[in-house]
Amino acid sequence: MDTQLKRGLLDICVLAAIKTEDSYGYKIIKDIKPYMTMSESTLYPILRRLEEAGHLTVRSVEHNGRLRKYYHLTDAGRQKLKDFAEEWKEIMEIYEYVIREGNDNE
Amino acid sequence: MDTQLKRGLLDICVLAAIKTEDSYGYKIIKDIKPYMTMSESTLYPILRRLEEAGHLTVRSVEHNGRLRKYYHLTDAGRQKLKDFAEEWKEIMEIYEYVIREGNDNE
DNA sequence: CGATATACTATGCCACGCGAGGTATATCGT
DNA sequence: ACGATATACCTCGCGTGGCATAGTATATCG
Repeated sequence: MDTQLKRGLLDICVLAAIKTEDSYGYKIIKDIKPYMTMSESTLYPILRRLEEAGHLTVRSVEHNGRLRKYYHLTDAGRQKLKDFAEEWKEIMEIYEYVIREGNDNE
Repeated sequence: MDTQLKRGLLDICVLAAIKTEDSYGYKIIKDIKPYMTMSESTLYPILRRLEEAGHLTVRSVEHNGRLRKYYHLTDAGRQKLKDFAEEWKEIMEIYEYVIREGNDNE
């Protein structure tokens, strides 16, 4: 269940979480929870990295006297999601290689 | 192409490479090359970790005056491959979440 | 009135991928 | 004859990155 396999999907999940509409840290974690658990100390560095990479932009909004940061997917971020769909083909080839039954034994 | 996504598949790929018959480091790298590139400094630590975890056993064989280490998949290792097939279902759910078109915009 | 939910941040550990470099033999091209 | 390439193993050390821990601050719920 730890599945470090999922670790390769962390970034892309965050991008997916803000695909439909802008969102903020706490909500992103809740939204993706059905698919994977991500702690805050994992998410926020990812958000900062994605921002630096130009995949999203940040906008601070006052909320209950505190700042809430809304993240918005950029065109580059959207492209990243498309690239991911392409890369997935290679991933599936690896998957099929792995589950392919040995030709003889077992 | 760097695709840290593939990093989650490194271990499992190595196990798959010795699934049909025992193999050794250099050959494993060549065998999985069509699917992913793995450097030696990545593979050998993985092999040691998999051995410590009991997923494979090692046997040294003299070859051209040098030792060649053959790696053999254990039952535990075979189980790991089966577990992987199960975990993959969760991975596919994440994949579908990511590529699912937003309900409204875009 | 303490616990829980909301919401963001900083610090520091440890796992790990991988580049770089080391050793040694065999083979192949020129 | 000799350098390059392939085979085959190994170690060291850097940088990235996931995540536990802990801190700050408000609102709500039992």
